[in-house]
Amino acid sequence: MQDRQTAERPLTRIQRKNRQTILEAALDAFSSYGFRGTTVDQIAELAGLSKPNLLYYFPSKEAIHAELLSMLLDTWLDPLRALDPEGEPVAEILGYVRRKLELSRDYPRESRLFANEILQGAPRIMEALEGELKALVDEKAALLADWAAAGRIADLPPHHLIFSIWALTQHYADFDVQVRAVLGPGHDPYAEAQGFLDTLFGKLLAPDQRNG
Amino acid sequence: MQDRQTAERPLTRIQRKNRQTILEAALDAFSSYGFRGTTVDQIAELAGLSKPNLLYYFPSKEAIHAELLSMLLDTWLDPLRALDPEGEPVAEILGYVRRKLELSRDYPRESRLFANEILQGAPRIMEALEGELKALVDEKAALLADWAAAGRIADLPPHHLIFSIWALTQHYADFDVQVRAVLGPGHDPYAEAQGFLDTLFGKLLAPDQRNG
DNA sequence: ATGACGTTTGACCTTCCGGTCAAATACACG
DNA sequence: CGTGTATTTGACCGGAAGGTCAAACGTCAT
Repeated sequence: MQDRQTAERPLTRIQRKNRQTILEAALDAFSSYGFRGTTVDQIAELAGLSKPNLLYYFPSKEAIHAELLSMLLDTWLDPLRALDPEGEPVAEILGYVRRKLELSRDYPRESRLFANEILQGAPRIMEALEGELKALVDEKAALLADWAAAGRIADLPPHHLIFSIWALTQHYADFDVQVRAVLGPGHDPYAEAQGFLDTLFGKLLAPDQRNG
Repeated sequence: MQDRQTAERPLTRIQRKNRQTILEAALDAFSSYGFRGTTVDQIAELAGLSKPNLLYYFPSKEAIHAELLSMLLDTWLDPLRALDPEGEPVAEILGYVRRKLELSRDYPRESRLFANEILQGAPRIMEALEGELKALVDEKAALLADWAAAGRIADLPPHHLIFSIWALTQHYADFDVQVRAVLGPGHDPYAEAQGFLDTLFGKLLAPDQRNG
């Protein structure tokens, strides 16, 4: 494989397959046990490879983790990017809430991986938070502020409005075991959350009755 | 010290002081790096003790962690316990939100320790979640349902209402670095959150206008 | 079929880490 | 002061974990 980095030779069929398998296994492990709590042997076992073989595809445990995080951030921000300035404000925001909740439901491992990273002080993605993430949020916050100024949604601090969407949707993925423990059997947390969050943001965003 | 467990000799002055110091140091470390990410040497260093000395006061790293978690749960549930059936419903709930937010502000390490544990599947406190926690939440959920039935607050799924309070308040402690990265300098997240959450739950809980 | 390159592995190295132990040092109290 | 108990520590142990390496094995294009 010599110098895949600089030579940029295209990936072989086997490389594509094994890198994929490894990332999948690593996501499983990292999201369950955290970075330090996961061992390379564990990932290798999950991926059905020997440890040296795994380290043939990625230079280190760090590198696997980094790759996962960088792939993650994009996916994670997509729903927010899709917030359309031309759309109907309340419908746009409710749509964002729904997409974000679906992300929690369909990709809980990714959500937990991200939560883990932030909890530990975001040592590996602080840069992205202060750059890419902040820029996008600022942009969309400005949009929300415009909508509020136009009386099309309630007047709320836009950044905190966004935080509230993140908090409420990710909670169902990150705190899944607690949610299920408290609800007991016979519940579908995500289905129930769907309705509840729809109501919540519906009431929250309804424009104030203007007097004049 | 021989057999402190069974003999139940009262703790000496030095024992009280050192156990306290160790728990404080361990809270710092565990909440920052997680259980696996924290080493005993690290805790000992923070506490200003040698490793064997630390292990003279606690039998293992596990034991320190367990002690912290069990102390934590009580503190954490107190504000919910304080929800008063005799009080004015909306004021009671807004008071709960405020106390929970203050807990996040004043004890962010505890919040992160808890979040870490849940994220990893709550291996060490699942029992408490399904027992003590569920019982208390069920009791308070019934109270909320009563209030809703009496038309004193909006009709909402009570468990999810409680989840939303947890999610929104703990978010500011657990995702602190993200919140600050996105807001940029010159913000007081907790002060702003205070006002925002007051508005949010005010609107959410306002009883529906009855037609009849 | 063969040579070049891609893939896999067993054995091994080093460091870290949780925990132990015996011996030394402080402390309290009669 | 002296003695029994509490406290502290340096040295050490065994296992786990991240990573390396040389050699063996596949694959594929000519």
